[in-house]
Amino acid sequence: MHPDPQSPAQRIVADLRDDIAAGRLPAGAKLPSVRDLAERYDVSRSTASKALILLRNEGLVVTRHGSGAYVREAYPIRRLGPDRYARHRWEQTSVEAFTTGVPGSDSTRQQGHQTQDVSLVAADEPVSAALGVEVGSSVYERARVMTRDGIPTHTMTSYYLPAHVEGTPLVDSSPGIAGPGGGFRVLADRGLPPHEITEDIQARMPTAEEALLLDLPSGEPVVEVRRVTRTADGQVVEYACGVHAASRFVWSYTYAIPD
Amino acid sequence: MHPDPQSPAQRIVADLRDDIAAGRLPAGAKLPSVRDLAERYDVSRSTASKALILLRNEGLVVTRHGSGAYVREAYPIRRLGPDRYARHRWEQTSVEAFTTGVPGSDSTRQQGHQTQDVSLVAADEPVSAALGVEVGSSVYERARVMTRDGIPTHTMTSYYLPAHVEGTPLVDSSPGIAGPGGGFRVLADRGLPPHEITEDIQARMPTAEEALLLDLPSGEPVVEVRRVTRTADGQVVEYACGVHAASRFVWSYTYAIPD
DNA sequence: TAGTGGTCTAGACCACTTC
DNA sequence: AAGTGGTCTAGACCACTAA
Repeated sequence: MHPDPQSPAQRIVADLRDDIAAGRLPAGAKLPSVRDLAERYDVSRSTASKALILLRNEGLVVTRHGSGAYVREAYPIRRLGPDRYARHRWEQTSVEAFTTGVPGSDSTRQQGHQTQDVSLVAADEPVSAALGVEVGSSVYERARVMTRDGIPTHTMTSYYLPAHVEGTPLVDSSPGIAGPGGGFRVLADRGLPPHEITEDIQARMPTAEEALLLDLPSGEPVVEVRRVTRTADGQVVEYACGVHAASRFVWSYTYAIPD
Repeated sequence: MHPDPQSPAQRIVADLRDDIAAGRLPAGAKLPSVRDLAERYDVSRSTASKALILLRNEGLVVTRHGSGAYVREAYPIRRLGPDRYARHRWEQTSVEAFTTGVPGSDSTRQQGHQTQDVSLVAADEPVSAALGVEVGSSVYERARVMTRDGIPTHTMTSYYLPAHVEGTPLVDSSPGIAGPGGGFRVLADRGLPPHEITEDIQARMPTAEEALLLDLPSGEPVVEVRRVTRTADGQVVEYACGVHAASRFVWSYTYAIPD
């Protein structure tokens, strides 16, 4: 027979979960301290602490060392659809508008920010497969970390064939091209206008580096997006891979049912 | 000054992570036991155990109670694209082919299985918003749990307007309609052929019930897919919400860059 | 039966936050 | 200085697995 239907830690977790779900502990509210819980439930402090860790791993709670445990606030969620690549966002604008250090020209992007790091690297397997070159070939890598309200939200690393971007501001100038449309604009200028995109979407737990880089709360998954961009005649002009904090994004696609 | 750049548990985690990444511990390999680790690193058993829990939460390791800890095997990943809804998969077939208990008629679906549970429920907020009815209205709910090789992979719960499906085998017959195309076929038969789909994709940690239902290893995220299906004239004929074990799926979409 | 992971205790100490 | 979460210990006990 099962002697214990629920362990002490699980009882605490269940109770707090209910309190959160019922709104008795609204978003941002402070949870009882570890020492409080230990006394109330007559368990050791380790057990009470474990309960908080479990709630944290579920994404329901964030802990602030030295301060307390709090019901996690819901972030505003950004909806990502094909529109974010729309031609009008990059076609009619000057390349200079994409340059870092020229802020405010597009107020819709006001809160966004990004760092950038362009270098020539050897293509690994996924990159070479997407761009159609041999493993180890030299390709341009453009690594970015996107920030929103001072908090990193996702990374996006693009790869280009040197023949496509050599001599463009994308890889030559510093501080370089900023904004999501900058790369597309440069490709279009080189006679390689992007036409079609394939996006692969997959979720997983972050690596240790990603958790650090994106400042992820423990228990937050990431969504990896791999994007292949082609011209109208099917030529691949960009491969990009991004890692997104899962709680901040929804991807949305609308399409006709195929035959 | 920081006295400890790395805690004992983190040292163990880092070492094992390296062993896994380097292939010294290949997929399926058994890790050293908690007692082994405790002795080797001269730490308490609790600390060694914690290291395994951290690796499990990263999705790198699975533990089998009483047996040991093992490097997690990579599942075969299923690629989900618009093709899975293709017309030819449901239009030309007889409704009977979708009925549970008539296996093997479509060998490509041989390994798949599903349970089904149809009932009339009150629409909650997301359902009513999608179907365009008031909260609390009666709608048909068709809840399914999909299985692959005996292991549950995802749930899929569809909602229909009673006026659309009343009197059809979708809600009347038992065991009822099976297979992904069954619902579309029935709607088409009623003069409401599905034409367009909008899918919203979001990742998060599972709830306690989901982890149980889908038999998820600790640290496995889920992907929630919400689907709205419309006819050619824009009428919504189905709202569906699925929860998928993240490690078993990739979603793939190809589209032309919009203006 | 021997070995395994899982949970818990009681207490120590540390690092951080808040006042 | 007081209160907080985080980590660790040494040991106990339980539940499960495998031979």
